[in-house]
Amino acid sequence: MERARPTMKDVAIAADVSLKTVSRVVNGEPGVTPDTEQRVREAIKTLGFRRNDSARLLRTGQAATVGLVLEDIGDPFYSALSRGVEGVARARGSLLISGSSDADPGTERVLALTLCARRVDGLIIVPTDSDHGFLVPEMTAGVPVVFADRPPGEIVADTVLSDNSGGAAEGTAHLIAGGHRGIGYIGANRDIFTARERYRGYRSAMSAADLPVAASWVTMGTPTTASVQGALERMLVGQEPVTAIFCGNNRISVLALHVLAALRQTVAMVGFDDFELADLLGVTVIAQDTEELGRQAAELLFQRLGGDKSPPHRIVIPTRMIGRGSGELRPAAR
Amino acid sequence: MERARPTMKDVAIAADVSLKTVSRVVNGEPGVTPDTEQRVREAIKTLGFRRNDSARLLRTGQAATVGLVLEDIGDPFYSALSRGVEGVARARGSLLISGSSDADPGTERVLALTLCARRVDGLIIVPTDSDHGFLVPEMTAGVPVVFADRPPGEIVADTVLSDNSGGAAEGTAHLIAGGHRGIGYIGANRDIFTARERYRGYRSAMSAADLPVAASWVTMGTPTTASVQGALERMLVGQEPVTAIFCGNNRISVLALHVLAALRQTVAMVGFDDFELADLLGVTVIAQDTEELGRQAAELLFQRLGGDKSPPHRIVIPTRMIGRGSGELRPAAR
DNA sequence: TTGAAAGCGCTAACAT
DNA sequence: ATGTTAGCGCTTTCAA
Repeated sequence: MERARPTMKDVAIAADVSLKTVSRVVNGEPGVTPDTEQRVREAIKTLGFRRNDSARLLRTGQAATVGLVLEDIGDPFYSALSRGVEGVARARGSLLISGSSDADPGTERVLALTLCARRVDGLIIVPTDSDHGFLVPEMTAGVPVVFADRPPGEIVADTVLSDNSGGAAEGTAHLIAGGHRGIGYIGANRDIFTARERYRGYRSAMSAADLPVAASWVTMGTPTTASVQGALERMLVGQEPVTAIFCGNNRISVLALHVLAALRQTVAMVGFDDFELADLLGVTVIAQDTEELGRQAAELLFQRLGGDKSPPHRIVIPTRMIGRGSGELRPAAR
Repeated sequence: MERARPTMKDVAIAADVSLKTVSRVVNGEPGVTPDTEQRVREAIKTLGFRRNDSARLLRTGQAATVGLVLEDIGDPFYSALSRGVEGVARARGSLLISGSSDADPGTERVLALTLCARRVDGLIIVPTDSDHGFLVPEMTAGVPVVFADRPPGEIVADTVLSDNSGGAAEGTAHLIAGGHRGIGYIGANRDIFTARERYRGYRSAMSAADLPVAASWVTMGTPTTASVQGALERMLVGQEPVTAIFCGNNRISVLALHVLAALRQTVAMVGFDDFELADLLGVTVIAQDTEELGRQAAELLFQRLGGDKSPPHRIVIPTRMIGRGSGELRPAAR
């Protein structure tokens, strides 16, 4: 039967009071006789009234909603980040609207602007590598935007990052301390900020130890089984074979494990970003606290919503190395 | 400098036309001279106008938004489901608002009602084990609700499920076919629908093969390392030791792998639900298509939004066994 | 082709 | 303690 939803006006008529009195009861405002309140409550119950929050929010100008744009909600990394954001939002009484950009700048743009059109209170974005100038009008109009995991392109804005270069440097230095001199690096596409940063960390640790890096030791690009296999074969044979590898993200670590298993090869290894079962497999990793990344981004957003006008922040979340064996293998005697 | 956002009225004044003309231009409605349109577009650009969709949606009564309530967006299972829902919603031009219930019926209730108060067009819920009668008024008022992964309590409504019992039966039968006669079952809490169903599948496969099930072979409850370890010790020693185990979900499979590794034990094993690296670890699983679960739930929701008034559906998504070795181990000769 | 008026459901500001 | 009026920013209806 699907009657249209009753409004406060309907309730007011049923309870024979004014609309405003209904509003008072619904919102728990003072100044209503217990008797009238009773009548109103009954009318609410019999009609099945539920306040229309979107009308309320239009009037108050508050959406009580934050928007989140990320690459793919199906990816554990982003879902952990999302969880961090959600926890903070919930604590502040806000809902979360999220959308996946599929790493496409066009989709990201549409999504972000759609969320702004819905008048979310603020936006958290895991940006693609592209120009984010289209957000300037929104930001000027008072919509705070916080970038998470990667900085925005072309503009300066609040950003929360993991210590990508520091973590990669620590992992590489750990391998060096273990006696390795030839260390390969397999990373994601250079278009991606985190990939560049981690590579930078690797290079800095190598040069800090005065170790040269052969061209064949570095592979960066969208990781596939084939590319990782090719990279590993290049690194492990040839005239300057490596004795250890650093994997730039957990997808690469997993692929490398597969390939190494297929090749029946063992090599020292440290991976950036932890993953499930890495402990069981004995993989040493540089863990980043993804949920914390989301939490801090959300906290910063609410700080802005609270009126903080200070210059853009750049928060860096430390990483943590977890030794599990693969990073502690010594170079094989040759 | 945070000017308030300009409205259509502001644009109308700036372009020296009526508000309605602005609306026509913004919405691409016909009946505007190219010349006027030009003036309006300029005003829009200089003022930085963006239509307020929430006001628009209040007027049109359409939210172009679907709500999703699940247990924990940080869990890969739910994020895959979420991805399925999001894909369909996006294709239909809708946004997705989601919230995590943390498996708490109270939170679930608040979240679902909050989303309804926002007047989402429809709701997809991964329900906790509780009474969902509180949703009847909403459903009567015309908000379609689809339950995913588990059926609702106390009410009959559209539901999309995996074939839990069928999958568990298939996995168990596979072990039986491999020569096992003593097969243990470690499952989640009986409060959870999927846990009950999978256990039912296990039992039915055992009795179909005329195999008795010793009391010590079955453990059901919230899985922890300790509980899984206790369960395995009980099953593997004693007078009626098992030669194989069936794990009721992927969390349990992973815990079992850890415990077995610590005990230096090998035992045949099939797990319900696939997980990353299960291939590398050679774990045979009953895979469910979680993303498809979300997709189908969303498709059903949009079907209802399209006006379908047929009786509640119950869609069951088949599972698929993936043999990787652990389920193909033969019972050790004793 | 263009515009004025009414109203979506609610709250804010001001009466009474 | 209760009610009236205006209006959030937009669309709808109807008139010019």
